[in-house]
Amino acid sequence: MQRDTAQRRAIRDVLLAANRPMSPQELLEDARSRVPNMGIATVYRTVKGLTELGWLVTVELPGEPQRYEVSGKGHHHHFSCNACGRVFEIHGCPSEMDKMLPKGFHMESHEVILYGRCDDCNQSRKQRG
Amino acid sequence: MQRDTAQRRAIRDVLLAANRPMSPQELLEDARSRVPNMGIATVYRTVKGLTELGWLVTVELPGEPQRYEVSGKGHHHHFSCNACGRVFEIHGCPSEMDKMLPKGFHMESHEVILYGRCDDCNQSRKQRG
DNA sequence: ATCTCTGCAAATGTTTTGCATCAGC
DNA sequence: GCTGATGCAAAACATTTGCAGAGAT
Repeated sequence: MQRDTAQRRAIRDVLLAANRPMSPQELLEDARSRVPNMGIATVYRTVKGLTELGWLVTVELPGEPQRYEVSGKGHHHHFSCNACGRVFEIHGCPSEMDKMLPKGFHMESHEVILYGRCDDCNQSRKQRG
Repeated sequence: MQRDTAQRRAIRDVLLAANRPMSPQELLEDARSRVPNMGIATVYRTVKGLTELGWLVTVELPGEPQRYEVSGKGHHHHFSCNACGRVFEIHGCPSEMDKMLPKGFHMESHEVILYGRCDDCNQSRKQRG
């Protein structure tokens, strides 16, 4: 990750503009509006490199491809829209999770994912009636 | 899923004995002690069939292969051991998750996954000192 | 005996890698 | 011009499917 290429700039710009975790496929589609011939391999190589640099962190949701988001946002969780498939950041954290632990188990971290409909998808449902 | 074959019996028995969600690979390894030549395709076909019958439900954890567990256990979540990689059922549910929702978002379901060390792995750490 | 189920191997879909060429420095 | 980065295509890996033969009924 030494050179500042058009492809890398495109991927960084797309991620900063979207402000939500994106999959390699989503990234490729958006980045191609800036660098039309970009290959998927470049996306994978770039997000891997940016993750090793600490500029990105991976976001893994059950049963879905790995996503990437800009790092440095502190502890947070995600909301996955059942209608449009996009994933959003959410803040806050449920408490009392340690009460769920079986005896002898020790918790080191946790993951919370909420599913439902995002604001955009709720709006368009209302508009349609 | 009409015939009662040795392969299907093996897979059902392994799942009932383990009492935790298992991946196709785990299932194959355990089931081969009963049916040595079992193929991985049979495992995939069987868990798919048992899921359609409602006898199994899928358990998907971020970044990990799909697991299967015996159904009918009611609402619960999972604990993934960072040491041995096994996944366990946990009961109870954090509250106040709706407070994490951004404006306009509507929650339909949720997923909670705790990570840490299971009882077995904590015990063996203690024994070693 | 019939027809489903199985094991193998080939196909699929996703991510990774090899390599000749391109382009940032 | 040197050498890292890219695009393409092939490889790797997990899961699914096609098919001939095995086995449950």
